[in-house]
Amino acid sequence: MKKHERHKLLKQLLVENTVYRQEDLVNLMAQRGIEVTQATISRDIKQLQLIKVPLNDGSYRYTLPSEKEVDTTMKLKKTLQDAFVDADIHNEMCVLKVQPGNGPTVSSLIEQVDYPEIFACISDDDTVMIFNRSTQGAVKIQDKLETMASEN
Amino acid sequence: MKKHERHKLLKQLLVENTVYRQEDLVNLMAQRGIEVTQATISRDIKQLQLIKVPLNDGSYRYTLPSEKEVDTTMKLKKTLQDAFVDADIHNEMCVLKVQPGNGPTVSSLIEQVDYPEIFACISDDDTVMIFNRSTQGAVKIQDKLETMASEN
DNA sequence: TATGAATAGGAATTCAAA
DNA sequence: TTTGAATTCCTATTCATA
Repeated sequence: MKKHERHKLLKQLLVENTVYRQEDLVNLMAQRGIEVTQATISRDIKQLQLIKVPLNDGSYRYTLPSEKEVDTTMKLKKTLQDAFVDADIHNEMCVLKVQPGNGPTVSSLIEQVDYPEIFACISDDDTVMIFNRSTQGAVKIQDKLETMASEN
Repeated sequence: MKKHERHKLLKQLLVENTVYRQEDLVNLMAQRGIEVTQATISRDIKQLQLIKVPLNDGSYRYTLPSEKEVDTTMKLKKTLQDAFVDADIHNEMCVLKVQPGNGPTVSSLIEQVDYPEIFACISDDDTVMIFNRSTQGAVKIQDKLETMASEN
């Protein structure tokens, strides 16, 4: 079985089962005749960016990141790759300059992604003003936006 | 320092710093003169339901769950506690009966929470129809909704 | 490049104590 | 109830191999 197929199966298993540990996935795969080790599952989890979430009931489960979140982040990234002009900070504020017309779209996407560092976000045609909860948060956000705009 | 205060500080540290490991939090706390061990941080993480996320760059970071997500889940829970009547499943479908008038609200909240098991969701005045990606998913969702409606 | 076996490294829990 | 120390358990990585 190819890695890509295994990844698909893995996501399905996560939706259909309650997965407490990576070993659970090893077992679920084994039930389906797929022999893999925990090491492989760990790598798969990293690549699929699956997360281990502490639940209210005191247990931990592995889950998929929400599709919406993934989608929105991708859209933001693509938009920034086209429209990013510059990002600067001052105290807890971050100013993001974008190509004319893109301000509102970028602002809305940023709000949808819902970064914990950000307190509020407002835009006009070519500028997005981001008010962060802290100066360090502003640095992190500036860095994140610049990275999204430039990488691959 | 009381646990509650430490929890607050912890959230703040997460927003302001890049946290790779629980040890990082131990150190950040120490810099602020708060002596705690990894064991305590681990418990804090569990209680605050913080998550360790694999990033694109191949590293892992601890982050806060998004406020929006937490809020929405809380709202859904509260609404269900008031309005839940019954939940039943048939194959991959889950029918949720609610007090008249609550269908659209509940449906919208369910969509906002964005459960990976759910494919689509539609409602009328007192019924929410949930179409899941699998039969097992339907079982999980039914269980989740019933639990939310009844617990504490 | 992908994987398993072994291992290191990190996280959660147990146990004792306050 | 909360915590630290020690320990166990789980996860990530290394190293070898295909």
